[in-house]
Amino acid sequence: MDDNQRLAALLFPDVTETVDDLERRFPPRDLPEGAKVTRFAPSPTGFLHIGGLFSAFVSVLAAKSSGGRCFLRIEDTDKKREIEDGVSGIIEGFRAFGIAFDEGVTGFDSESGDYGPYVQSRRADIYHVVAKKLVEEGLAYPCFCTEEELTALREKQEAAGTNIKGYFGEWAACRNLSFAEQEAKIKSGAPYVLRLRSTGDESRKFTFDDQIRGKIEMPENITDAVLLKTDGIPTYHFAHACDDHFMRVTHVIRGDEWIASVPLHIALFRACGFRPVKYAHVAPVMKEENGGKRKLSKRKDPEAAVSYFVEEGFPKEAVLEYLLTLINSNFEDWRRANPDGALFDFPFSFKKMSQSGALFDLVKLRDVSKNVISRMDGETVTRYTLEWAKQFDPDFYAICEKDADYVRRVLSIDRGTAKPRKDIAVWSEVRDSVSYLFDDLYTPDYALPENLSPADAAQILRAYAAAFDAADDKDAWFQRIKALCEPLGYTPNVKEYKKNPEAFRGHVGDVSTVIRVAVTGRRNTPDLHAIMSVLGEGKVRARLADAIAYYEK
RNA sequence: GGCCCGGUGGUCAAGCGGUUAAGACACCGCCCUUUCACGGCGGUAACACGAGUUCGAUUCUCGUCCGGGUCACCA
Repeated sequence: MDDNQRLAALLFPDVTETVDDLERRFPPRDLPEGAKVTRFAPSPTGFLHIGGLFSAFVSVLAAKSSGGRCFLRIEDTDKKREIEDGVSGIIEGFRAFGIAFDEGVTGFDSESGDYGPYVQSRRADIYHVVAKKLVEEGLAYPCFCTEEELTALREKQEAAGTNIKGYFGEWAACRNLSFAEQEAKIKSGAPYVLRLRSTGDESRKFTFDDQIRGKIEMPENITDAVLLKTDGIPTYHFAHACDDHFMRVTHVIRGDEWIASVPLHIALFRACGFRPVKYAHVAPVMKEENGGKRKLSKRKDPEAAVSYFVEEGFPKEAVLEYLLTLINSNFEDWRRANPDGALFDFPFSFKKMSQSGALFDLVKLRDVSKNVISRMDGETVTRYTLEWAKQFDPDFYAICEKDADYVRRVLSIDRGTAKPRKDIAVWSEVRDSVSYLFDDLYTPDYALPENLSPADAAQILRAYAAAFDAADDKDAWFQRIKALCEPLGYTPNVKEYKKNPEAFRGHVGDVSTVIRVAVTGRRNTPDLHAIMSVLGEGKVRARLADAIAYYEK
């Protein structure tokens, strides 16, 4: 038994399993050639960031489009940022957007899949097995430096102006402790962390092939990074190597802030004897702020949380489609060619991903959303509207609930046709856009076009009320309005009016507008005939009477 | 400061040695139309800068500038 083995036994007396045992416990996945295994691995902050949704979506897409798998892992190795049940909020966020993982964490205390546990705090045994092996091979050692000593080291390096800062080489006080010294400190109960004994050389460069950015050349890692913290919990770096290896991940998709630590990660995989994974570093979603760009911030930007989009009433499909326009710019072409294609069938490609962060464009999102909603039929729009209202606009929901069929007819106007309406971007707008169809919400504005007086309006409405026949189809309905025109001094022909405006009091558009205002209390609405049909004869006649009374007052 | 990444219209972006430098959103105008929305047509607007390489650079190289990331017992 050499010193390394003695040290390993001293450090990990309870570890009996070996890395080879783990290799057998988590065998390579049985998947077709080229299948990508990906994962999304958030901290349990209870908060799903739009950037998280973005990279999770990419991860799922990459797996799906290659016949692979994508799972959800929770990285709770930082006890300081832990909040109570931080996973439910995240799971809820994904559920709201229809992002489904193939395996991994499924709830506060549940998971599925053969490569778990999928929560890092429950994998301590695994990390310790690997750590023990590293110690046995002399690739890791305990470091007893205190926080103060580390701060002092940092200050010295700052003063000396060393290019590389950190715990390495000559600066690494605990790197070359003798076994006797180590043993004495451990037996005295001194707290320690486990560090990598780096074999890297600053002057040596290596390249890795980022799936999105291509070849990136960097100097090797030379710092003795912390593997296990004082409490025995692994750092992100060490957990990344162990987990992504034993969970048999092929492609790690993560934010580009991780690029700088790739040298360490590669060194870790090598030290552990693992084959390195492939990396795809995605650019963050940005926000504009006085002329500059900055990362969308959880604290400053409400739209950083995916719950914002749920509350605003964006359909989940719209948010995902918008994200897809940022993920692969050829998505919009694909959508035009496949108007009904399922989002997850989109032929995603890493190569087409942008390397720089895109500004999150709410205006564009609204446009995408209008298109998404315009493709839905009245039934679907109704269902989503009710779902949203139930949670975020209970008053409106209560009104709708009284007659769901009426609501469906209302929301089906100009929908499901060749040229569907595109006037709704979010469910929260539905209420205002259809309020005039509900007596409980009806607040008419009887303002008229400038060329008409209240007396003119009353005259038109009296004539129309007399002529109105609820049985008319759309053509007959409009013919009847046209027929009203001439006797009252209006022309049914708009072009004629434009040629010779002096000859008439107005044209059929004015007559229609008066009727529209009387029936709906507003100047702009979808097809009036359809609206009157939905409203029903009784209500139409009542509103005409109300308007007449108003204008004759 | 070291290392790394990026820089095409207001935004998202095609293009990757020779193009009138696509397209989408936004904006403006016109047309269609009983209003609105839709739809159609048209318009304004871009290769950060400077050197190379080349017959020719938005595309290649170098430098500058600008933006971003990272240098923790946080992820």
